[in-house]
Amino acid sequence: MPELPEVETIRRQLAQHLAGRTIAGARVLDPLLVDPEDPRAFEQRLAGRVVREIRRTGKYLFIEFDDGEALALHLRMTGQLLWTPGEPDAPTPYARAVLGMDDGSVVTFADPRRFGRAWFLPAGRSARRRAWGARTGVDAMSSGFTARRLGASLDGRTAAIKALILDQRIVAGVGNIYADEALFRARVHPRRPGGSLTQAEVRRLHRAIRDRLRMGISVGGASFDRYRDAHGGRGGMQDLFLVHRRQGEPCPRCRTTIEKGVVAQRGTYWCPRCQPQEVQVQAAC
DNA sequence: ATTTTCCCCTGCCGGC
DNA sequence: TGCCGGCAGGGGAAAA
Repeated sequence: MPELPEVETIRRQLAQHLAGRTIAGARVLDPLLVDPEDPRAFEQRLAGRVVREIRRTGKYLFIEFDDGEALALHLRMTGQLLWTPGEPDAPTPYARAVLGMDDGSVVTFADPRRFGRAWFLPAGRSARRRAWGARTGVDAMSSGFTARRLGASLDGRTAAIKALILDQRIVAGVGNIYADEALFRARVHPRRPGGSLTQAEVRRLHRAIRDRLRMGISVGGASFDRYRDAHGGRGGMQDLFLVHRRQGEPCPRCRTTIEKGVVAQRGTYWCPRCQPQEVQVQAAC
């Protein structure tokens, strides 16, 4: 569920509350969250840590400690990170882990589907830490993600362009929602082979990815279903969807009926007129 | 190497 | 009303 804009929204909120604070105690309620680590040992390693900052790469969050070690978190499909100024009034449904801070505030990791994960990362330059960096490619909102770089990644690839922009090693942070929205804005059919995109299309797609993610961040993410920010609030991006979840409705650009199908094993929405399956060849002369 | 399929979990929704 | 299949925004492993 949470893609880059949703994770970024949570990051900003948590940074406000947690920067400079000390973790008083940690409790892992669901061992699967830290699998294959021992939950008790995990708790002990977190206790007493001082939070320096919260970083994000793609859909990963990193709570960085002052000694260089870090807690890495991934919300996967249904994970939530909820901050409360004190103990929650009522037990948080699907709570999998809880962090108690030195000011009495509490961070709860809740996750009904239990796909979310947490990892404890050793300090700075260790091999294990660097191996982690290689897991995800360049963050979609970072200056390192350029049209040129995107084009190079797509060169010669036959897989559907949607599958490729969902590949976190090519660009980190794009998920199913923003992939559909960006492809629509770029006027590229999701099933087009990645390597078939023209230079102009690659440039449009690069711009569209940034544009849609930026929009998502500005309205606090998309909350059509489970997603909530760190304060339990909803985002507004679901009201700005152009094609995602709008099959049968008119395309906002040309009024043609929006279609739905399956691409890269995921529900996919597009406008058959604005996003033609075949490359449009400009008539010579 | 790349592409495709399967799987991990639980909740929810529509159809019968 | 109740049961059941299908689907859901994630990614990683295994298979092709």
